[in-house]
Amino acid sequence: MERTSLADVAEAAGVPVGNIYYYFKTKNDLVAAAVAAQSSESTQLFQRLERLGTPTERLHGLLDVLTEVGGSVAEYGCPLGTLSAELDKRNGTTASPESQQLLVPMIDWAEQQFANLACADARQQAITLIAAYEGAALLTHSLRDPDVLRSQMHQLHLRVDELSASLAH
Amino acid sequence: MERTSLADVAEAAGVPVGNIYYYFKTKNDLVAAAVAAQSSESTQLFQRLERLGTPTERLHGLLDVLTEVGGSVAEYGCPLGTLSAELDKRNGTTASPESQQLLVPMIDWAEQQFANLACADARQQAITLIAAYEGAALLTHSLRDPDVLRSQMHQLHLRVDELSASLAH
DNA sequence: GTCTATATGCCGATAGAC
DNA sequence: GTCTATCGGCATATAGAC
Repeated sequence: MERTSLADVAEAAGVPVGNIYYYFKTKNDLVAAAVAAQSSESTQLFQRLERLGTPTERLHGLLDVLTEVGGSVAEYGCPLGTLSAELDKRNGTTASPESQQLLVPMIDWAEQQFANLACADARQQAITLIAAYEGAALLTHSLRDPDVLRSQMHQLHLRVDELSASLAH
Repeated sequence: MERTSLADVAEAAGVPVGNIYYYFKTKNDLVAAAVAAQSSESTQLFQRLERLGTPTERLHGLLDVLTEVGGSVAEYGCPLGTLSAELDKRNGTTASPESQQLLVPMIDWAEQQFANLACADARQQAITLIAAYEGAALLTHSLRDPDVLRSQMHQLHLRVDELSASLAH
């Protein structure tokens, strides 16, 4: 984003540069729209996962979706993680509201699933899960090795199963 | 870095802008020097940790050091993680050698500790550990909440102990 | 070695023809 | 609504006095 000029955007969109300003007053507005789009996509994903029967299945479903895009993660990094990291640097040391639109909903959603499993520390488990994914995505991108993400996601599946089993008895 | 102009660097260093070019031919050279400095600092840390008696103690030592800087992580993010992420975006989709100077040595060092514990999947464990830390640092920064890092690091201490105990019997 | 002045180029943003 | 031309500013980088 910081390295993406409006000329790049215009070229990718196949329109002249100045045209962008008819739709977005400033570059910040465009960024905000992109963030909102990402956020909306996440929301739709959560709604789709909601159709799965059990919280355990829903968590596995999330992990599956996050694993599917492993190739692009190796090349470009996790969209949520990289976007968040960049937005976090824009507003000095104060939290940026845009950034929190991305990761917080996913944490909240995961927390809800763990809570439905009668997990005592649902918030903790949710943060651990998302952090493990984002960290794995960071290493995957840095090493340009999709296998890193695959193996880490496999371990996360196992962890979810273990926790789910220990809470079920 | 991408948002840090040479004017910023000059101001922080208390020297005029043009002066920087006497020491560094280009901004890239300056960045490379900064990366090398970070890399060297990590190496020194590993050497200090090497003095601890057991691999388990050394791993705990690493986690302690990473936890100590929690406040700055909440404000600025993990230096290694943010630097790596930014360097990763500079050279298109091919792996940047500079970026790998930062995280790979830490993974390698952790792998060595796990291997000394007679851990079968030492590399996997090392990647899991560093990924968990980097992910926790990312969330900590995004949420501007040092407690996130603290609690996650606490869990990592427990995991190291569990693994160490299961391998010791 | 240190500093000032300046060249060069890209980026975000605007004005206005069509 | 779409496009061209252009402004103002900032960033990297250089030239050259001291």
